[in-house]
Amino acid sequence: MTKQIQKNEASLKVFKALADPIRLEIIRYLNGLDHEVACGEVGHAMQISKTSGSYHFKILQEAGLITVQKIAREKYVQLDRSTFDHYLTHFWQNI
Amino acid sequence: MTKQIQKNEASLKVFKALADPIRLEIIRYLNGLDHEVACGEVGHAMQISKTSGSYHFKILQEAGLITVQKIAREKYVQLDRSTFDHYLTHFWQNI
DNA sequence: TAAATAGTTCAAAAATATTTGAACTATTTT
DNA sequence: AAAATAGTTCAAATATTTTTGAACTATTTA
Repeated sequence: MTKQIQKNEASLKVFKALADPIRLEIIRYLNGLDHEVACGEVGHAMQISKTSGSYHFKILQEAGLITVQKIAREKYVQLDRSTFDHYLTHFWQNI
Repeated sequence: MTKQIQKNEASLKVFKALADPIRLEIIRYLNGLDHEVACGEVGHAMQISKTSGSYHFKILQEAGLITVQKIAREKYVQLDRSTFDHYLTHFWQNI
């Protein structure tokens, strides 16, 4: 019975979202674009399965690190820089 | 056979170190001090076992988030703010 | 010197995170 | 209408992380 106290603070969610090599790659990819891209395009560039992509994009979204817009059949994603700024750039102010 | 590609970049190590509620607590505790404290004192304040403390301090140290100085029987730790600044505050410059 | 204190190491157990493939919904194209 | 495309959901398999307690080293105190 070692269950961790689930404070589930926003900051923990953000750092957990950043603590994965694929998601860091996705973030770097999106950072080089600065406009919306379809999940599929990103997933293809990362060479991951669509199921895995779906999983990772959900985690990024729930952490608030990306914004998502569904247009027809596709889901377009983009970095939400305000979240990065809040938890990373302004880390000491919000710790 | 799902082993992840171990790029083990420094930034990944840092975010993994931050992705745990106990370690975030430790960081907040140390941030409120700004001078060295013994591991035991911190662990006691966090209400964790010494084994668990030893584990978490090792992860923080290997990520470069704390500096450690052993004096006699005790190990004194302190935040290494330059690492926080590099990976968090200056995130966009180092991504 | 014996006992106490601070911390580490180890392997097993427990908890959590990630991947996989199949089946599914919704939309678009032919 | 059928086939193709984009993405989701689910449960099982796998991988990784964290906790636990016992045994250990090194130092200090009685």
